[in-house]
Amino acid sequence: MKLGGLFGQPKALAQVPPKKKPLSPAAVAGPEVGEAPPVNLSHMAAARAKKLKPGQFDIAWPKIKPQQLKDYAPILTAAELEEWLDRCIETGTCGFDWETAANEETRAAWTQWEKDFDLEGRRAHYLAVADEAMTIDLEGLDTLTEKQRATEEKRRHKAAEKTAKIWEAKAAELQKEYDFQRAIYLKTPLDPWRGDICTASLCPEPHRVRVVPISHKQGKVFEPMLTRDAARKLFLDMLDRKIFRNENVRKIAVNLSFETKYAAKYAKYIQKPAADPLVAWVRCMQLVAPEKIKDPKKPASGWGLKPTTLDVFGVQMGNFTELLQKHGADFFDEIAADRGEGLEYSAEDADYAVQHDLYWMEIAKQIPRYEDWLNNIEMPFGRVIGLMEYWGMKWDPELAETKRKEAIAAQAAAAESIREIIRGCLTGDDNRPLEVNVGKGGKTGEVRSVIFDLMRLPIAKLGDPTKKGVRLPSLDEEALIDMEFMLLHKLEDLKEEKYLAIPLPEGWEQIDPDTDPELSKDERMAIRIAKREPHPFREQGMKLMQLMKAIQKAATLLSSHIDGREKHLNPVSGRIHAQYTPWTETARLNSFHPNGQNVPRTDNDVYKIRNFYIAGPGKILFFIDFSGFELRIMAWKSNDGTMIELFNTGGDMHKRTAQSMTGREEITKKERTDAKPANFGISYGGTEHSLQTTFKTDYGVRKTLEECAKMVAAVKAAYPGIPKYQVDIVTLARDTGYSETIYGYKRLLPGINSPNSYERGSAGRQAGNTPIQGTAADVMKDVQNDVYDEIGRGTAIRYDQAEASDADRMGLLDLTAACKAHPLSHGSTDMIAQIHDEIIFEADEDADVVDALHTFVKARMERPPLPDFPVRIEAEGSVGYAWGEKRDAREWAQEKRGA
DNA sequence: CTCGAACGCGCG
DNA sequence: GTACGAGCGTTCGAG
Repeated sequence: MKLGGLFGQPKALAQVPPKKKPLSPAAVAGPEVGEAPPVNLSHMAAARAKKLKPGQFDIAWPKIKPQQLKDYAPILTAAELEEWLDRCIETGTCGFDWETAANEETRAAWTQWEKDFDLEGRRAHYLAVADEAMTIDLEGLDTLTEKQRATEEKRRHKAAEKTAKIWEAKAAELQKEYDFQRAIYLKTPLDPWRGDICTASLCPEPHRVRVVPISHKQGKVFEPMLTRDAARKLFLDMLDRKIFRNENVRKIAVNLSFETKYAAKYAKYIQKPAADPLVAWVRCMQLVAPEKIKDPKKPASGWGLKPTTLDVFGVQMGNFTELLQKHGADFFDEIAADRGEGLEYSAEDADYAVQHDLYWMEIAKQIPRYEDWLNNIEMPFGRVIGLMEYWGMKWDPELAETKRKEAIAAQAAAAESIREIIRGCLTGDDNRPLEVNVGKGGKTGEVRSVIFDLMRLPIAKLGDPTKKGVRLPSLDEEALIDMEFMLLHKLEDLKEEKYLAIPLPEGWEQIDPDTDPELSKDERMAIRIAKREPHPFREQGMKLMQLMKAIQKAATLLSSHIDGREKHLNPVSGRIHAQYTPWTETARLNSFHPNGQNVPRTDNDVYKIRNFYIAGPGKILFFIDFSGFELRIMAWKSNDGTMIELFNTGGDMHKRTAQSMTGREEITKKERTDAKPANFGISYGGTEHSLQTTFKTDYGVRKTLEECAKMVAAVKAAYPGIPKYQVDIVTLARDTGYSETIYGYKRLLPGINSPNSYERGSAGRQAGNTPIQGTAADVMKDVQNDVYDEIGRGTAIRYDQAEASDADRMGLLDLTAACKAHPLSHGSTDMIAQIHDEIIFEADEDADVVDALHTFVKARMERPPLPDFPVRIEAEGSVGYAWGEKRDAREWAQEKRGA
């Protein structure tokens, strides 16, 4: 790759003098200066030799040259486009960027909505009514005294004001609703189901960009004799054949997921190598300039293309919103892109995509393994994000509505039962049964006050200290379980639980625990508890605790998982398009708007919400997940012989752990179940306390701390590699200041050498967990990148065949139909979601297609992550017409063939 | 009235 | 004070 023009040798640029006048203000700002001094390599080596503090990297920051004269111009013919794409092939670089706008259907729908809504008419009407109300009728006051008259006038005036206010509020509400809907409309260019690409820009090297105005209401456009759909298709086909499929061209886009999403709309796939400079700069900054990250939870915030370009190159790029406002435009296609500001704005993004790529990869090279990790795993993964966001998952509105009604009824019933219990126990100031607002989740301040101040139920657990240092009683599931337990056994403090196991001496009813000298301390306590009067609200309290658990669960399911999802339903696709980002500490994905990764499992959800997510007509959902993924990675990372052998011989790790716990060969089902949470907890650095809580809340089993401590010890004894790993990894992290994954992602751990033992402990557990969780994430991303490329290859082959055979009549070819019915191709096998160790596809309801998909993805997932990876990786596929109904994939295919 | 903290719960 | 990672809805009080 040539680094011309940025830092070092500008040869490539010198050969091609700019043809156009400068467009960028930055370019005019100063004359072109000579070459920057080359990076002093001996200095770098010397610096590297010097001892760096943990978490410090010795980076030689590339020198920046002033921007050159910009060569930005439009392309209006296929011939020019072909020439320019060949330039990209020559340089091996193609920075690219789309501008998008609402499509015609979206605009027409908005015009209709606006007309029906009739903001002006209705608003004017409401305000007129308000105005009229203020015209106060003062008739019939003649008979009154002066004083009465004044009072009556005041009363009428007040009433009129009140009426007027109501109508004014209605008008304001109308305006608010209109503004809300309009804001949604103005964002439709972000949604490929409601928008189209209107402009594209292409950059083979810094400072040189061609802009292709495809569909514009102003200015010249690409191949004007064609329909805009046909012009778009011509452009994308050429770009696809010359660039997207070309493994020798580096495709570069800032926020690659967006470009990919729109590419997917037109059934185009962007093959590796693919780069996203935004990913590169955020991930590099986190390590080498962490002080620049304002909010570690959202590391990309404040570091979009524009601010980062200002920071790195000193160039202030154009502002999209201001540009639209200046031209009075709703969307970019209302501005000309063949000249002027529209052209410059489009071109800049592609230009700086390339410049940032060159700059930040120079930095990545200086961080061990980062160049490879970014190039192979993290940057190309933006494509997978775009693809999954494009497809989303089909939603069944009728089923959702039915279950929604059920949930609302259940919630109301639980709330009424809670109020009923409280009415039965307490009276208010007026001596009537106490009425309490229980809210949606049953946990308002009023309810808290009733439980702890009036009924005085025992406190089981305190929350975290608030800012004032107060620790309020908790009412979470664990606390409710414990409070019910305490009421049942007459405990005043949860610490008394251990005395319940003490056998009571014979005739304890007659023994005075305070005076009898024969008794042990434990026996005294046991007798005291046994002799205690039950809590005055024992029965009501226990019932209340059960209801509180139920109402909170029902409220969460309803508001978060039913109502909270439906509002994200895309009106055009009929699908829920969860969004994703890679900005997590371990390089896992996260999901939001809505979160597609926390949909309740059917075994924990009476409404079976997963079944609201369905396959489209003629489709099935194909699920494939890694089995015991993180434990297998722990086996590799800790190099524990027992674990490795268990996984490689198809052994049962939970059974093996249970054997270690009991010391017996034969294991009951219950003993195996008990071992599970201990195994899972260990990779988080879990303790007996956390294990005890897990048993209580997830398994409904009460265990003593001693029992749990024994279990933790048994796991560590069974797999001695684990405790050794946990010690070693912390030692290493204290030295390096970070923890890393299989392919080289690094997480800085500033707390690892902290004088604060809590912080140090926390960072230590993170040091242990990050290589496990992060490696799982890396491996999954690598798999999905390859699946994306495979779908892309299949799609390209099928598309070419279809186009050659089918009558490709000026863009009338149905892209999706052309690619259908072939394994691993667009519209036939679509990757629609990822949940950490599981991928979800929507595929044709066709045994051959599903078998082919299953075979390819399973083999790819089970491929060793590294050549000498010692642990066997396994993946299991299943099929369903809805998310909540999974069955074995091979069985389904066989049955399908038989039918 | 808006916004953020605290709490609680869903997922792997 | 004792588990890793993540998002979102409700409630409540500060500004």
